[in-house]
Amino acid sequence: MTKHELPKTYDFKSTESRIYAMWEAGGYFQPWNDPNQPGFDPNVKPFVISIPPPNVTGELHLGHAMFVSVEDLMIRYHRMKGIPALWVPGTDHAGIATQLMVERHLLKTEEVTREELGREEFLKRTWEWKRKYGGIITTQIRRLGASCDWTRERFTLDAGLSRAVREAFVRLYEKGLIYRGPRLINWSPGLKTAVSDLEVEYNEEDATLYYFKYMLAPSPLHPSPIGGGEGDEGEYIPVATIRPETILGDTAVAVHPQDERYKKFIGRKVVVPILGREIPVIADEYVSMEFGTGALKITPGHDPNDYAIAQRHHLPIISMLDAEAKVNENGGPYQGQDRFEARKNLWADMNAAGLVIKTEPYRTTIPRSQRGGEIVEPMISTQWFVRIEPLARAAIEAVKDGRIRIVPERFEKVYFNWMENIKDWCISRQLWWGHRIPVWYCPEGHMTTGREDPTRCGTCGSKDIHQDEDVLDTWFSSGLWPFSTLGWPDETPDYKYFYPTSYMETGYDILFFWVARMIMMGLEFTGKTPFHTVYLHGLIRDEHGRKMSKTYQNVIDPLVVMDDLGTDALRFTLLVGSAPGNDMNLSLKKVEANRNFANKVWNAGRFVINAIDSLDGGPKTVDGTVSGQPSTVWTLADSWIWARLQQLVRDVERQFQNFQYGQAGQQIYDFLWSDFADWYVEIAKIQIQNSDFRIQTIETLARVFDICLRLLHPFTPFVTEELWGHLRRAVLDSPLAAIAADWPEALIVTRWPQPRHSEGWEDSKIAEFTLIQEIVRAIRNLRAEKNVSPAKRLQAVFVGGEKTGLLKEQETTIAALAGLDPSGISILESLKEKPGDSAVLVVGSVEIHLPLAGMVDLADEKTRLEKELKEAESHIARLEKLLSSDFAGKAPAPVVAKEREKLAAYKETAEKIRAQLK
RNA sequence: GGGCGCUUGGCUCAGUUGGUUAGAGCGUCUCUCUUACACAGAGAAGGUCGGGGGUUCGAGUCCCUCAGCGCCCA
Repeated sequence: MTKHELPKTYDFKSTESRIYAMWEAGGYFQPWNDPNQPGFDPNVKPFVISIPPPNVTGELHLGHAMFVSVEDLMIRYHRMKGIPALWVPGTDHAGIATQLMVERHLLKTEEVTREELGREEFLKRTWEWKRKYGGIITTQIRRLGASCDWTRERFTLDAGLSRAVREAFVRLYEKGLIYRGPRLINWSPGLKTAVSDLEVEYNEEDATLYYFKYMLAPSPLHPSPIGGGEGDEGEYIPVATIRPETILGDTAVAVHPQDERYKKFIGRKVVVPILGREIPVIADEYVSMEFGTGALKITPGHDPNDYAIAQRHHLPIISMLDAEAKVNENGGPYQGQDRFEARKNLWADMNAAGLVIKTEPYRTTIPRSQRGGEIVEPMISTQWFVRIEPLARAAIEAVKDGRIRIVPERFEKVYFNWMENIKDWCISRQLWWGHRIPVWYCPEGHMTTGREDPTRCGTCGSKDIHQDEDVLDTWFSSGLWPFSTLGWPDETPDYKYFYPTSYMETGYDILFFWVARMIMMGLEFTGKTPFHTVYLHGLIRDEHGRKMSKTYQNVIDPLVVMDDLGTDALRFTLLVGSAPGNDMNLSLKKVEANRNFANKVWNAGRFVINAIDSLDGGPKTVDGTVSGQPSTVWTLADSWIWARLQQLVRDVERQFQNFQYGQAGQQIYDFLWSDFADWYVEIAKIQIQNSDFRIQTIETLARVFDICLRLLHPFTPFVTEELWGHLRRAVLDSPLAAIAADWPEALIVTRWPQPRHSEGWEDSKIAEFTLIQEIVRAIRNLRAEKNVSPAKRLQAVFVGGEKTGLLKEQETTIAALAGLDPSGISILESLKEKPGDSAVLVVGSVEIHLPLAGMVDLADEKTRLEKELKEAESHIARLEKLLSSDFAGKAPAPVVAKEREKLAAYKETAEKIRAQLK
């Protein structure tokens, strides 16, 4: 009966929440060096990440699961390195999303709109909503194992962060970097608010191209033929448009100055259909003669390109839509009609008036709101903007000169490209939920801002002032996140110690939205880059690379995955098998495979712990001592697993330095499953039977497994923490207690394994062990081929040559792993006469004769050996050719030597096989 | 139109200083419930790394080019 009995299968359900509670209660998520605590040492450099704040009213999706997995891995790794690690959590108020949610709720439950409720009451309700549901997302993030410091949790609408927003706004305003004015912006008619350029998505869609006639207006030089009763219908310029309703807002028709077709019309007037307004025909190089009809209608009030042309030509700008995208008073008879309704009606009327030429189907890009997907309308509107160019210049510089590194590097180019072509940022939103713009107006129209709410106009002193109705873009506050969460604008202890932060980890899809803006604002307000490294992960798609969406019904809910397969399995899947910045196709099959991995680790742990427990009554060591063991002679397997482990530690460390977390995880997986479980554990079972090796074997199991758990912990924190706890207790309760003397109370705060230089003995031990593995595999292979029952113990004659000593030493191991009869093995240096009725295997320079009475068909054996010979010979030929080429002279010596060794080995093998064939 | 990424066994993907008959998981085939694990063990089949060209002693891995797919920006 063992002391630390563990269930046969890892039960993540009963483990995860318990372990998380233990961590949180233990205070492990807080940095050990804390500027607010006694004994603080300001000279120790911390590692800091600020979380990409999820929407406070959001629910967990795989994007969250991804960033939590990666950031938690980063934090746990640095924490284990002994660095004070701080991960600042928090949420974002998500202006539009939250407001919509609450509006929908109010409409459903109380049948009341926000307008009916009034701003103040609506905000009250929204705060209630936030209080009620705001904890859902953070609870879900905890489920993922996020080791963030919840005592430092922040929300963008907190008093502190709101003060930061206010400070930032005022500073920009005072510097002249914020301005207000009418500009062409993207308007979301459904939400009735402006959205920034970034919030508009352009997709190719089927549309219709409408061709119609812009009739030339009669002039003294060109009297109108219309009404003259003649048959000629008059001169016109053919024009095509996707949005005919915007004809109502046209203020010119533009043609290319060199266009022979239309040159003659330049300077004349055309008549706006139905409305009868006269507008000029202008010449502009922008117009492409080849495209469409070669003539362009100009609607500066509703098209960005037309807006630019209008600026050049000083054309008037007509807005013909209202906030709901209904035609306004400038639309004549169509006033009050919805934009699409007006399109239909106007076109019908134009048709009736004989102005229609034709329509044809057309593929074009349609601007849609990122939220809701409605078609966004470019409109002239008075909004607040940040003059972004000066901020962008500094932000470009920070990446150019290496103060900020973007991983993977290719995104630096994307970043530069965007930054260099940046346009002013529209920061006002016609919403209620958010940071209200801190500007007050008096009846004279003077604007007053300030860090405190003003009581009178700063210009004329009027007490009759009112605050701007709009709120700021949520990203304005997010842009301050890395420092506002730490106390800025105050020079708090946290701010002084933890800022600038270290890594910014997030999806590449918000490089512009968020990362770029944090860099600009960080530099502007703190004078420092808010972080030195940007790590961008890819997006998650379904198993065939399709975007996950409700319509495809291919959405994977991380909560369901965690319920079914465990958090560790999900995390490991997200972390391993995808490269930085690359999208990842996720399938439940993969998660299941990693659930199996967690179970494999669990069971390997079970074996190790049982072995440790078994030590109690058993013999101590040869000389009766446990620790010290000066006389320990490590077995080949002991040495091999240790050498392999050290390789692993070195590799993993290198991968972590290079942000190759996936590779690191894969290597740990391979080591644990293949090297440790498949080979070392199997051999340990044999060594434990031998009192000479018992203690050292169990000690090796414990030490190696301990290091494995540490390496694996940032990937799969729960199963490793749980097992490690059992391991630690088992070790402490055993004669091996000394090895755990410096182990802390929880894995999360153990020390990360330090890579060591190799000591010189490793390569030969690995080579020797590899030979043993090959021998075992060869025998197993033959058994399978010959259908030898697994229970059948075979006799064997080994002819070892110079490996005889090694074989004798490994006799027990080979016998056990290959299913040989230990008493029926003979190991000879050479053999005069080969045994009859037996199969022979040649592994390098070693011959193995397996008497398989009755099972050996001489002809079959001959064929098999000939096949092997042929293979060896082809290698010999290849290598001889290689070594006689320039390769021998030009390749580095070690590489050449390696190939020479191979050649020698193949030659030896070939020779042995030939001897057998005689 | 500009930029970027991807194209490796049936499926999904790794493969970062170029080193020499390419790795994994899933799937497939054969055995085995062997005292950590059938969410397992043992064995096997299966690709020459999208096409073409180049650099090099040597290329999946660097350069050029073409093609298909995807993304970003305009």
